[in-house]
Amino acid sequence: MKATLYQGDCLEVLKHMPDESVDLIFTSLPYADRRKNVYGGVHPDHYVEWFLPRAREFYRVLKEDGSFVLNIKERVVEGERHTYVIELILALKKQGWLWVEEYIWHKKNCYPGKWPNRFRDAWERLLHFTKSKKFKMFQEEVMVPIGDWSEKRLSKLGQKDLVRLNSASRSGFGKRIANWLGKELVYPTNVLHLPTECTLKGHSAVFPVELPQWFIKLFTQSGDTVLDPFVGSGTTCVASLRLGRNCIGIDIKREYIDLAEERIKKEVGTLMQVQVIEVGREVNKGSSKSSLDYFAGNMALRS
Amino acid sequence: MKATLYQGDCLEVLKHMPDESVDLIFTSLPYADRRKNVYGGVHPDHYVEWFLPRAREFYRVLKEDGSFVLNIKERVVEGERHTYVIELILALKKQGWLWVEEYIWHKKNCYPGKWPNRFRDAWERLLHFTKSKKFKMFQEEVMVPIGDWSEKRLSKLGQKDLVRLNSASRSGFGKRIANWLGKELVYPTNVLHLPTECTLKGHSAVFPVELPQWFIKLFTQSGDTVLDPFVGSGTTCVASLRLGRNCIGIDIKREYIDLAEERIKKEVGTLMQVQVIEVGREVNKGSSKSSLDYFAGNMALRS
DNA sequence: AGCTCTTATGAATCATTGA
DNA sequence: GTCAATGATTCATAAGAGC
Repeated sequence: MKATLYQGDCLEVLKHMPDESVDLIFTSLPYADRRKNVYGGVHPDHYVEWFLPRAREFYRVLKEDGSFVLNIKERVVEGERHTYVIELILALKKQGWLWVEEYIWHKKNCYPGKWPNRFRDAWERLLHFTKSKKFKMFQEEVMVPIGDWSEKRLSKLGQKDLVRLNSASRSGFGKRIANWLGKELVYPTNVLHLPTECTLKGHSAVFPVELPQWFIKLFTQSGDTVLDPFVGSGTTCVASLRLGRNCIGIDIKREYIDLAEERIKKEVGTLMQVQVIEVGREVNKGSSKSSLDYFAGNMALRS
Repeated sequence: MKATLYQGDCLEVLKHMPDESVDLIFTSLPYADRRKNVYGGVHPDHYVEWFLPRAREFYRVLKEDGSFVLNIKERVVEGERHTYVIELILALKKQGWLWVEEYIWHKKNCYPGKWPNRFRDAWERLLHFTKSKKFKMFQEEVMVPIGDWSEKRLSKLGQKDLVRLNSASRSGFGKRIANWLGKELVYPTNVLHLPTECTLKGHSAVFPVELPQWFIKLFTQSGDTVLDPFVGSGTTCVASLRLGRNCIGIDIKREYIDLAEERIKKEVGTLMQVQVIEVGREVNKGSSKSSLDYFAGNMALRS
């Protein structure tokens, strides 16, 4: 198993990666923002044009039977849901992607708040794109244990029981796992119930590790390669390594690469290797020199 | 309270309804289908153009502070999710609608099934459109018991109590539970957990009465008027009447109007009145005569 | 170990204020 | 005016402390 981290804009970094070398791309897009100086701050109105050239690289490096899973949710802009996400779906289809499915991540502990015109937003999209109608999918790997007892309750009971069910099905370490032993396995649905990550000590991950874990189990096998082009704090890499998949993480921010490296090292212990390849900071600042030169010139193995 | 049913294409029927006379439009769109003999069978590729002129009438009859809630889910066509729903959102925005929010209906007991490339579809969209940024919303009406309390309480109750508690809550979306709790209520999120309705025969796309009920409580007051232009078996009307709202139901199929009428009469008993206004069947078959003539000529009070 | 209680926090929005 | 920053609002969860 190998984890490789690149610091740089994935648009540039990916150009040095061979065709059809990745089995799954899982990522959460940088947040669209109206302010320009924020990290990943791309104005919603320009989001699609910003993303498309990167998606083209994703398409190139993804294997023919691979999957691209995009975690995204549109912001509210001036009282309305912005349309950049659904415009993105249409644009990606024009680029050749197949929009196979839209999974829902139900965020059990969503951000609180009260507004006169809407409730708390408790869900995000997980858009599933592929290059081909025949893609790899290992449905048995994410089956959920369920028995007569729970089946009856599922159809009748409310939110609290859904919570309990899914905490049991998360990574197999739910408190009530004893209840599921010996029960029959059933396939899940396209709705995932997971809490958001709220760690006390910094290191705020955007999504819980169970989220990429679920899709990695579903769309890859042991030894496959997972790519996260906006790797952030490295949650996708952690999930990959736990499941015995190689992973490649890219992020434009040096501090995130450092953070991801730290988390990965803590995760894998001594058995696996972690490589960090740095790309000169000039690339990020939009130097006049071609980024290719910087990539070649400033690559350095750190660990 | 008054319930009025019209038989005819809502495009024609609505032309005889005054401007800004409706507080809420709640409907579940006829299923897009490639087969033409199915009810509401509009080909996905022509769905938007079919819907837009009707949506224009919706806009006209809706009050300035009213809401339009559309229950819809795109079909799978040739292995992909079709894009007609997201294209519809963009088209409605061009028509002047504000896309305020997208609620999710999580179908707890969705239909079983297995496909090689996807799981069971357990969710549908509830698209919320308005004419103005300042629309009516009565958030207190749909508050739910606080989670922590409920969790603790439920764990202390026995199995039988759980079932009884829940079946009692189905008629009022947790309101009865709320009464038992007495105090601590919180605002819900934009994810609704409801089972699908399995009892009704002969109607393909059925939603539970709790679904329109929730939005009727949220966006209207007692005495307001609710419109369902594709009323089907009349679930929206039943919900409206239970909550003391007037309702107008339209459907192109005579058998559905009959079914809705039957359900409504059973629901309201003797206190309220039900009117069924028939529009000549020729309208539905695309007669060369103008539908206006038929409407005027064939209107008949049935009960 | 278990169990209860307390507390920090999270890819949020809207209204208001200030430049 | 337009744009940016600040304050008010709000709740499920996990970690940590105490017993």
